[in-house]
Amino acid sequence: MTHPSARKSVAARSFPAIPHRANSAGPSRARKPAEAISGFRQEAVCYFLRRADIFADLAEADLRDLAEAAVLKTLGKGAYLFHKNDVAPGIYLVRRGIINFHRVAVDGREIVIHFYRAGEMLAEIAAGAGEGCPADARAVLPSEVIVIPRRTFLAKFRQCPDLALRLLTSLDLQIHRLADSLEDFVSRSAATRFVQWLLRQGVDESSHDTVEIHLGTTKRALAGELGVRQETLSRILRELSDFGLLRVCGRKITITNPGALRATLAAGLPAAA
Amino acid sequence: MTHPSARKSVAARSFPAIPHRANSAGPSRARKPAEAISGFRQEAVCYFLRRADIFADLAEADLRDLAEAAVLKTLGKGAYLFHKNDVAPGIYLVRRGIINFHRVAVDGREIVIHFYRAGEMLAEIAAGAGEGCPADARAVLPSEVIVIPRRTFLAKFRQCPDLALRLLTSLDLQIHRLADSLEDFVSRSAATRFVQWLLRQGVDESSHDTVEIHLGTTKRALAGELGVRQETLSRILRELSDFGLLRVCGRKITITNPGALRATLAAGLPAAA
DNA sequence: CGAAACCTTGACCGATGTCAAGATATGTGG
DNA sequence: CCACATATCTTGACATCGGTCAAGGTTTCG
Repeated sequence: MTHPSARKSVAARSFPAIPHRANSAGPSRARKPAEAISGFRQEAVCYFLRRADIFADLAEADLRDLAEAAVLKTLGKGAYLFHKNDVAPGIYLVRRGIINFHRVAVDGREIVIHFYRAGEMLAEIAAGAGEGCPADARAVLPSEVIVIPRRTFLAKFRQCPDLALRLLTSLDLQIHRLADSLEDFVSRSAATRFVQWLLRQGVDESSHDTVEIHLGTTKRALAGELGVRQETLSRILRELSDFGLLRVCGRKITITNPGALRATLAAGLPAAA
Repeated sequence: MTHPSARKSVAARSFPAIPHRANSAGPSRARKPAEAISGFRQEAVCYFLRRADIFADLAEADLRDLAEAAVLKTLGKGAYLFHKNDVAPGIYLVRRGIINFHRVAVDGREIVIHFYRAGEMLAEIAAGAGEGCPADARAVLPSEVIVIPRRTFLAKFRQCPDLALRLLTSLDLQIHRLADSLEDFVSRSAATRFVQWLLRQGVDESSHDTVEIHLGTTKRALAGELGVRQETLSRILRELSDFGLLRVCGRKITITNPGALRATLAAGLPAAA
């Protein structure tokens, strides 16, 4: 599983805002007037890239090289970042918004593989070496994505073999996540999946207070992320709130008792008991 | 999905020539597995490695280095190669047998991610850099696996950056496969999955002759690979043979009309129509 | 304000899993 | 080679989850 906390903080992060202590070069390279491509500053890119695990300890100069080649892509709601079998031009980092990475089944249904949120990376770099992208990617919300061209990236990791290792690790993580999804799907009920999703969304383990969760999208999209129909999600929400485990108000869900909710995972859903 | 032909030839390939005492499981496994390597000829390993895509165009000397560090591991039926969250010692290449790569759900059910057969590689190398293996791996049949230690491997791809790229591609392929599985699971019926599996098992596309397929395992294991219960598989076999699409005889399945079988994929199963 | 998208709820159905009972196959010791 | 034990396979009856269809309520946004 993704580091449970990572997901949360990532989702909550807003760019650019967070001061980066390691980067003492800050003051000397004072903010340049917003210029460059689409008014996007290279420094902001550097700054952003530094946050990604994969670049965490890359040398400043190397990072700058990548940032230089990087391109910012803005996507309107519903716009496609790429399609299945496309040869991706490089790796993507989500700066803002949500990218729905999914397959389309023969019957037209969408199978969501992952919702990439701010701070997450879609490493479709290897795709270029063989087949194309394994799925489609579409913005669920207006989104911004930073693209680092494959060429740049490959060149860079010839110089920094460690970067390749990082990327391998990242792909590995994606494999873990896919295996998790597969397991979820096969062995867990929709309700259980939903509860797990909820608990992943920033519930402080220790706290027993109520927690508010704002799904940043429609319920339909959430249902998609969970791999069920919206009718089913609606029923699950109904049932859980009937049991007093949470309260639903529009697109805000209030978990009234995180402990009890967590308990249902072990005990199974409190089926009319 | 793996190139349909590749899978076939790989499965059919036989790798003679590695001297190995007749595997009376008892005594041979009683000795320390690491020592099995002593009676193992490096050249045979080289020869074998060369077959794997990832090593296809590696320089002879480099390949020899890897072969030198390689270890042969022999697994009895049911023996585990590794468990979930283990830190794998390196990458694995299946030389003989079948390795069931799977998750175990909370309720104890097994969720098969992939059956690795002779010639396939389990690249758990990245795992070491972060988390452990994403799943368990167990020999379905008596199997032999070649292990290349991570250290050796990493060292080597510092010298051959291309090797890293190859590995990335290999992980990418695994991602594709997982995404395929996920899609299969969610959107296709068990019968459809089975037919696809059948057609992948070495059916010559052009030929319209009958084809015999020997499942090298029990039907129960096949059901597991398809993600269904054996009762369900039994019913599927019954139905397909009722429709004259195939004949089942013990562990041998004869496809009487590959064309018609393939047609069912597009047309849907000939449900009592 | 009105259209379009979104959400809820009920009735119904189909695909698979579960349980149970037996049939067949495989292997082992005598 | 037989006989028994064990594992595997088949088949039926039944339960359940989640999908589909339909109808109507609610929110959002131009």
